[in-house]
Amino acid sequence: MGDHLKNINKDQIVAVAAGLFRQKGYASSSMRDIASVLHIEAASLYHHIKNKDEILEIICFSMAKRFLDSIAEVNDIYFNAEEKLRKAILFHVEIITEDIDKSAVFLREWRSLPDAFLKDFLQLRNRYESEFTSIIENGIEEDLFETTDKKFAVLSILSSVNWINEWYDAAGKMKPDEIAQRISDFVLGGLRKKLVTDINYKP
Amino acid sequence: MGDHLKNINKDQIVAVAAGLFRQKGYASSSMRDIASVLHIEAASLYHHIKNKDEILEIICFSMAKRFLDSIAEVNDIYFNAEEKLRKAILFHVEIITEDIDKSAVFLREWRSLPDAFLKDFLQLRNRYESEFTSIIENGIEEDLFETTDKKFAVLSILSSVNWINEWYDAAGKMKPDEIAQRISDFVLGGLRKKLVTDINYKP
DNA sequence: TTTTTTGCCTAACAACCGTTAGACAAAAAT
DNA sequence: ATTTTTGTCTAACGGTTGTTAGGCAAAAAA
Repeated sequence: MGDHLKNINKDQIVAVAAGLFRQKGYASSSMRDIASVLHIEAASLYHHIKNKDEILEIICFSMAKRFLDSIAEVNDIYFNAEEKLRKAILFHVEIITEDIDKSAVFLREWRSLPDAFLKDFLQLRNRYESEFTSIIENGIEEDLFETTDKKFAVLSILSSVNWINEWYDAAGKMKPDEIAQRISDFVLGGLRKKLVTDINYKP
Repeated sequence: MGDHLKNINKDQIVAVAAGLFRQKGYASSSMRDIASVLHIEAASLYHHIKNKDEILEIICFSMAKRFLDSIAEVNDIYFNAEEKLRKAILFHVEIITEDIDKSAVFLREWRSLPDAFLKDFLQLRNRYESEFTSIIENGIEEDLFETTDKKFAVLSILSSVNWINEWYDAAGKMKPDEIAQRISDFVLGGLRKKLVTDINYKP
């Protein structure tokens, strides 16, 4: 082989690309940029992938699958609505913090997906969103949550957990489960019916 | 002049650009794209603006100013922490819904700012964030809010109000002040100390 | 009326883009 | 030992990018 120990595989390309897409955006990251990080030539990438779009598709759809699998797991196992919501938030935070590059691309760069894939992608995102919504609905039925606008509560919750991607620092003090707990406490405070046991007011 | 009634000005260029930047992203919107919407040639744009970056700068910094001015107004006039927070959220929602194109660029495309401007921009964003934080601090001092992690509450609130940009439809039923009220109710539910008057539990 | 300014135009530039074709050596399979 | 496959390379393509130079007619100023 031409030089020293190379031999790149698809996963490496996708991982490097995700890092660049996150930092500079999909459109501003060139195939030559990606190749250069891997110390190969741009043309060599095409031995592993079909084209640039395919990289974005892999990232967006693999992350979508991860999120959907996690919420399916929650719905299978946990029964109490509050417990479900807490677990769903925890899984979500874990997925995001586990791979901030790919999750950043999933959250921000999906707009650059080719039209044909955009439709499918948004469908998956909506399915995830509606799984969250039905957890809230459960909570209302169980008389645990306030009957606020469901769709609205879901959007607030999801935006909060997604925003983590912007500030999470793996080297920082806050660990994923601690983040998830604080978010859960905060949003459940806004959802939960106010009971006598909630009173901690000491005049 | 060459053709029919043209005579473009800087504001029109910025407005059109904002629309394109929102839809396709900064990097994927070319000067020729912008010009074409205005029915002029790309080269003609340079009679009004210095370069492509300048358009992004104008959008990002004018929006930043708008947000900072609004929170300054809140801090000048309103006294009660809850009242302040409600008003700050209302202004924020109004600014976003008033110009979704520019606010989308402000929220998403700032990463493409030239390095020299990026620093200043993030400074402004941080200042806005800390103004919000001090409102929460006020609320804690006034014994109105729970002493949760302040920074955390602010990030949750801001992410919720910013997310509006993704789904707000000017033609839809929900008006800005209604949106602001629901968000406020939700986040204040998570912040407010639980008092006897909050109990609406009827067994 | 003459001069100056304004606002657009055409043409072109060098740089960069994603992608393909074809060569070639190392590794693997036969 | 020979053939096939794999993973890279160089070179080049047609197209797009931001931007500049210079021209020219309409409008404004003198």
